[in-house]
Amino acid sequence: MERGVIATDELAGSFDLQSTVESGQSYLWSRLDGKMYTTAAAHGGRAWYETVVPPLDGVTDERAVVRVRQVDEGIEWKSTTDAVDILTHLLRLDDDIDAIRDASPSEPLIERAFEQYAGMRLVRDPPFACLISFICSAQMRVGRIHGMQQRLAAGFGETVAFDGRTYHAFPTPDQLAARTESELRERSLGYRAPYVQRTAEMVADGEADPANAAELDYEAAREFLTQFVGVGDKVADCVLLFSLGFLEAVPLDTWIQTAIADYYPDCEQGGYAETSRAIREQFGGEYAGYVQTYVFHYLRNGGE
DNA sequence: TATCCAAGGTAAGTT
DNA sequence: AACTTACCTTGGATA
Repeated sequence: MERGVIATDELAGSFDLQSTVESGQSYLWSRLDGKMYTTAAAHGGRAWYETVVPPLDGVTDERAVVRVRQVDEGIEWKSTTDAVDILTHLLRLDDDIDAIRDASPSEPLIERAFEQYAGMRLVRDPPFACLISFICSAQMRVGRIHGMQQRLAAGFGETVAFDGRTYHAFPTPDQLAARTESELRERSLGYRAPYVQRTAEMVADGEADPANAAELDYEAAREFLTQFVGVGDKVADCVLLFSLGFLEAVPLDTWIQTAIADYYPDCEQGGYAETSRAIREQFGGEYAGYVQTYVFHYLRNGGE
């Protein structure tokens, strides 16, 4: 086992681990105390979280188990390998969130959201797992979306040993494509089961790779992702924002639709693409997705 | 205890 | 192209 600490003062801006991994951006992390989405982390936010990381271009060549918690000195980690680059990648520790906050519009709603959840960062999930997670998110609560991903991993993913326990990686496209619709329904995916199976098949067969969207311009990338089954504009925007680094993407989910109706009625333009452009402009353009994530989290937790 | 409802939407079928 | 409707599942609210 390797271990280490990423010192807080090495980061550009602050960091809030719980807000980052429990804000509905990623469904690939788990809390060791099993209380994901249910309570404030024990001991003032010092709960351990863990995930199994697939091979990532330029970051890691093999699967790794990573465990992290936030302590006063910074981000403490334990892993099967050196996890500094992995964590920097997955949790976007290289983002200068003070600069992003400064560049965002000075409006009461936005400022309150940044204030309330200071230190929350966007995530950078592995593309395939992110795509499947958000196909599963349709009409679903966060706790159950998370449960679906857990069951997919437990049932169909490779095992990895770490710290005396057996972990399961998120299934590869081949592994998911090989399952039947009913096997996926048994994991409580409901009507999303055939979407997941067919999308996995598309990736496994080499018909399309979600990671390739990264090379396109924003709106073309969104259009590209909608070729996958079960992926409309909203899910596509989530993958662009939470995996592929399109920080300008603003997923128009129910919470943001409500925010538009209540705070930015002029942005209501009818179609998804038009409304999306308007709210993206309203949220400052380049980092509009960061603003969206803060506002989403703020509103979902009862803020007005 | 039974019933109802909504949850970070999408695909397929109609105008 | 814009508008409707069906779709799995289940925890929590309501009767």
